[in-house]
Amino acid sequence: MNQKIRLLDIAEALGVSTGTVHRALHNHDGVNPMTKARVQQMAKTLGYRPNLAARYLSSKRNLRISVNTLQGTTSFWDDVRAGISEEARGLVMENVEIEYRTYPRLGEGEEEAFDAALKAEVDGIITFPSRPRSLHSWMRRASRNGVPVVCVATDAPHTGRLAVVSIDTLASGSLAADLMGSLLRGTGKVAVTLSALAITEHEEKYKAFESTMRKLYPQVRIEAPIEDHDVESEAYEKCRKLFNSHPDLAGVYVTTEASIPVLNAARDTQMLDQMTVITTDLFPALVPEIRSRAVAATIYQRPRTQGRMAFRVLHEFLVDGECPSFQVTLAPHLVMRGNLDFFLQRQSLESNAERGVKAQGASPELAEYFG
Amino acid sequence: MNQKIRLLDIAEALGVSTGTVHRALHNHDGVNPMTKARVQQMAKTLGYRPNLAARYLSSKRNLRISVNTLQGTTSFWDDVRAGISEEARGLVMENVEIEYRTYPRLGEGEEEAFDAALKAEVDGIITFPSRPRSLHSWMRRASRNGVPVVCVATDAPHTGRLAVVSIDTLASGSLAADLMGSLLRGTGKVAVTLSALAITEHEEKYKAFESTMRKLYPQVRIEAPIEDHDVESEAYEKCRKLFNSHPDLAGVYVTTEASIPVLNAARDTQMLDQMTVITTDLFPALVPEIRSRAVAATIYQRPRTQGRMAFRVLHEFLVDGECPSFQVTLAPHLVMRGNLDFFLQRQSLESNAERGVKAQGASPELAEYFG
DNA sequence: TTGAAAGCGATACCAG
DNA sequence: CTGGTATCGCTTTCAA
Repeated sequence: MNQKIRLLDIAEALGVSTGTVHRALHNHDGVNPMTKARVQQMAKTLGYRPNLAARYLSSKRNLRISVNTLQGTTSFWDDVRAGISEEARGLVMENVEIEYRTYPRLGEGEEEAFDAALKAEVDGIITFPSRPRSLHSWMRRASRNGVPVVCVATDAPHTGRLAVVSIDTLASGSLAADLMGSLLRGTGKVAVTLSALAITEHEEKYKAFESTMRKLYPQVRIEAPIEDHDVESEAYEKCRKLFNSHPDLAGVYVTTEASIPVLNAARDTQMLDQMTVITTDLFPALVPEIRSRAVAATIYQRPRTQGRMAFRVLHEFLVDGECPSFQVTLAPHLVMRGNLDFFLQRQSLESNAERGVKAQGASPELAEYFG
Repeated sequence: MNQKIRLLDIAEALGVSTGTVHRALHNHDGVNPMTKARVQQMAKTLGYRPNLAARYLSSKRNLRISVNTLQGTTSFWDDVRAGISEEARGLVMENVEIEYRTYPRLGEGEEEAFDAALKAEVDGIITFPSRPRSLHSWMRRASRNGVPVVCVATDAPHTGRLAVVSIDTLASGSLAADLMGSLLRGTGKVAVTLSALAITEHEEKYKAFESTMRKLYPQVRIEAPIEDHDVESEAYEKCRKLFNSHPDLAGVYVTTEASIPVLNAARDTQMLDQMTVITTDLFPALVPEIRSRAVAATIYQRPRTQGRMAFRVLHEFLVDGECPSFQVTLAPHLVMRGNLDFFLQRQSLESNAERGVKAQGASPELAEYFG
């Protein structure tokens, strides 16, 4: 609103030096509590906004952030990490170091990774809270220590986390229901598979699917959800059993990345052709299934974008203390055979983006573009 | 790759001053062509990258960019402009001025707006080339004058434009075809409406729709496309005629924002119920049509994101001379009744974003968040 | 606990 | 045509 207020302006208004003002604003120690209060007050009334250019120029500090994520069985988490590092690379002016701490399975090594990150005194953490319960105390400790934590893919409520970046589960489940309903012409029996109802994300998807279906296609009947606990064999066995006991099943909605075992079970029970299958995520093994129409559509959760946004939010907070948004919710993309190629092409393009863009990008300072 | 090379490094390597290096790299006049060449060569071999922080700090220049777009009959262009200004506001460090030059109708006042922007000596232009032909010479002139031009929504080939930001037309048309085909269970007669086949964007959508349909659902028959030339009454009349002469029509794909007249024609001929209608864009008047399932789905072209990306590309180029990508192609979003609320909610959220985020955003310098 | 001052790297202006 | 230098706002010593 006002003109640009500098450190010097605050200093002069108070008859102190810029050094003092700086220390006061940054809660550095060795400042008289009295003067610190006066400085902070004055900064607020003058509407001080730091000049980031000057900040970067003079500071040689580099940010370190820890990315604690799952190894994963598909490319989902690789893509999330790719999105993070792309966004970090894009920060021309700064040097941000990213430390990846990857754990092999749900909840396995998760706490250790968090511990390690805190011990390493990173400036911020991006994490996938696969077991919010067990992570709870760790996250609270982080926020007490002033280390902001951003959750990706799923939330960890009441943990003091700075922000969460995720796909809108409501939109995902409802879209799946609407599509399934219309493809089935409003009638039939369908099933839903998920990891565990205890996971907020999956529960929300299931509820959204169920309520949308009931509202828009009341004739469609939904069977009790299948919990696979992220174990492929469990998904296969349970589905196989379900299919055998429901030979008239017309559709399945797989809310997790574990769609391959479900497809196999359907194939092995000779029920694939009669079913409309809607899956989640997009990874190599799923491509031929979409091409052959075994899968009618898949709900793409935009892992790269999730990674990018998580990094952006965290970085912005670290850099100027403002969190652009505490909750970033992305719209899922619907991928069908018709637009599959677009996504595949884009995926491969993005992984080559670094070279590609540099190669065809204009040279420094307009020169080449207008040459 | 190497350490950070500064102006001073290349100056010392050549035994000249930083002032000379600066002038040489920026093609300022008053530099011996010989030394200019040596400087530029040295800069390249050392791999010089300007330090943007230092640049912003010392330069008090502010960028001015002109946004030349259509008024529009729906909220599409308002959203594009909103995306641009949001992104501009996000640039904390700089002061970027945006001048909007809006013209009322396709091709009407477009050239005048371009002329005005050039006369005003803006640093860059974002434009919707509604009549690429007539804009051709203007755009070439701009690029000759060193004024980069970014096209939104549709491309203007061979004009020397810096970049284009648009929705993937192929993905749009193919997705519409795949969805239409599966909703019709692979059989029936469908029609497509568009503004004019002469517009690249519409031609591409039509072709993608047509070829995907032929490949995936060969039994579906596509009638000759309807051209409405962006005139609502023409759309209505032509559709009405079409519907009367094809009482068995099972679906319509509207590739433009002019879906309301098409729906009215279908309603007036009592054929709405029997048809699967897929539209384009999302605006208030379309909402009840989606709710009532008159429209099965609409292809959302993400106007805000298009605006944001256009601004980002242009800004990045102006700021460090590199164009991150000459062609930004976005995936369209599919909106059905099931996920409609998500998009509506997001739209209203985004328009309040400025206040909302500031209000709940953390205060400067971590303080409040951890308080 | 505080002040004074030396950078950070690019820009722009004034002398020569 | 070119060199020298003050300047931008903040961070970070080093003295006091």
